Amino acid sequence: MATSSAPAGACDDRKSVYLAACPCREMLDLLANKWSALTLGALEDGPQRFGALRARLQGVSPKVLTQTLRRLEEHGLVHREVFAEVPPRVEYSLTELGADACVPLAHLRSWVEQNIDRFP
Amino acid sequence: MATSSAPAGACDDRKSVYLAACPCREMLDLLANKWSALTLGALEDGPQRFGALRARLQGVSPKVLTQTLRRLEEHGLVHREVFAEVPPRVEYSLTELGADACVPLAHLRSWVEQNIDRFP
DNA sequence: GGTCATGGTATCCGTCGGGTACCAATGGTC
DNA sequence: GACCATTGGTACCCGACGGATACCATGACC
Repeated sequence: MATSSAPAGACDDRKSVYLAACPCREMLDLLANKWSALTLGALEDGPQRFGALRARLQGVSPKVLTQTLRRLEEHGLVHREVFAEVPPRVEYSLTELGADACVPLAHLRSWVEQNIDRFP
Repeated sequence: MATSSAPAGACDDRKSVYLAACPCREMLDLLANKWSALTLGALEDGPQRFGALRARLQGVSPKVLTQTLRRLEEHGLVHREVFAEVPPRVEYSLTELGADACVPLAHLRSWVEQNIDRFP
């Protein structure tokens, strides 16, 4: 629907992260982010609780982790499930879209780890 | 590999983006960044001048572009060449390392552009 | 009653992104 | 000679954001 009504030649028929007004720019900003890349990667192993994520993403503060997870949830990359227990239990998992997004992010992470010695 | 003492199966904990103290974390922070990803991608077409980059990366301010380029240069991803002319001419180009880093970043950018319609 | 665990939130602060204005240097123009 | 245009920035200012710490609510457990 969004694509069919766009006339040929219009600015939005060619999605590009290089266009400031394109939604792609916002998505790139979300994914091209340290904590997002790490969070999505951590969730590749399966659903995880807040505390477990916090332990895996060394150095992340609870506030920032919450913000990151909420932002990913808001954009449909992560699913948040709250269990009515005490102490509270919250599980985060990848959506289908999130799992797909993990592919390029995993490439980026592994490229960094494999080429870190080349950096000055 | 530089750290060849790690036995198979044993994770080389010294090279992981999930360790706060690992230099990988810093590199991920540099690459997993909106403007870095866009700048490196723009330079894939060949050396470009400051003004041309500024035009391609719609919405970037000169200060932020300068900061991004300087940071990329500092980490050996971008080469900066100043020509003693008036008006001044400065050309930015990818180093070999920068060109390699473009591969996973290009995947990320194209994934975003191809999947933008799936986002809520 | 006191303590612990969990998943956050409230608050504060420093840093940083980001925008705008402006500059240096010189060749060209009038 | 005076003035302007061009290019690649820098100076300055501001708001937003990242991030650390403190704290909370709740019930099980000692």
